[in-house]
Amino acid sequence: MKKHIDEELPMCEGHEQGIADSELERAKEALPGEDLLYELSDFFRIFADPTRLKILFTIEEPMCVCDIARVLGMTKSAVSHQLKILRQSDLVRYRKSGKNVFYSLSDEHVKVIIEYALEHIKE
Amino acid sequence: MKKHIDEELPMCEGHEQGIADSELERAKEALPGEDLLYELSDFFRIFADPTRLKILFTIEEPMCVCDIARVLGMTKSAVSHQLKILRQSDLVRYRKSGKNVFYSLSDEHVKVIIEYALEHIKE
DNA sequence: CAAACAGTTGAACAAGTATTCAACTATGGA
DNA sequence: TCCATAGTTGAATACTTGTTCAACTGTTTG
Repeated sequence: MKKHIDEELPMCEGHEQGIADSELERAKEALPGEDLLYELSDFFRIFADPTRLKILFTIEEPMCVCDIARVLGMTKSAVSHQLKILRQSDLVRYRKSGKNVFYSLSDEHVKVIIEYALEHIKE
Repeated sequence: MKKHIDEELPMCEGHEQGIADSELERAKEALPGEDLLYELSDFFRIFADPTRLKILFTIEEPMCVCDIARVLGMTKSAVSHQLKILRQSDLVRYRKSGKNVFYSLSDEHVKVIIEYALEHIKE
């Protein structure tokens, strides 16, 4: 997604216009650290896919993979791949029961953040 | 990103295991509409990029493109491309002043949602 | 044990996307 | 007017990513 080039500084060194160097430095230091910014964008990226959102809405009631796939009209494989991503982000829990694996939301935090975004969209 | 295939239903039609058809149908109808789900994922995708997040943090104080680029250590072109996306999502305002274009946040909503996500990450 | 089903996984493919580069517009100063 | 700077834009490129397909594990039932 990115081309990470850690050499090479940008243009605009003359800056006849714009703010002073001191203010610029202050703005630079006010930014969250690089690691946190990547965590943050990774977090949002989880929700940036309709299938994962559908899954999250669906498993407000705990449900097995096969049923999630039926509700969504998708293959078990596709659903399982997305569940893996949700698992790795700790957004879902799972519980094995015989042949089935039941998935559910990790906590209420997830619902809240989605509800909030929904409000923003509806405005 | 997606392969939209609107034909072809998934497997699992036998469903010896799993929930009943009636419950399945209910779960299907409880899902938000397709359009809303796409709006929602599009909304989250805006925040799913470190550069755009940096820009949003930076322009809590209104700032021109050139200075944003200097703060971020990126080219004006790269920044301008991302600003276009933020503009199209109505997340930023801009004001022309001579040769410069000053960008700022559209509203507090943006800050709140990012802060909320930050809290979730820090836990 | 064998068959059937639930679920996972890796490779391949198609589609999406962030940055770079070059060309362009427009504004202000000499 | 001429030139430097601010900013935008489209094409090209490299990288990311969601779904499919096929193969696999593990569990239950006959």
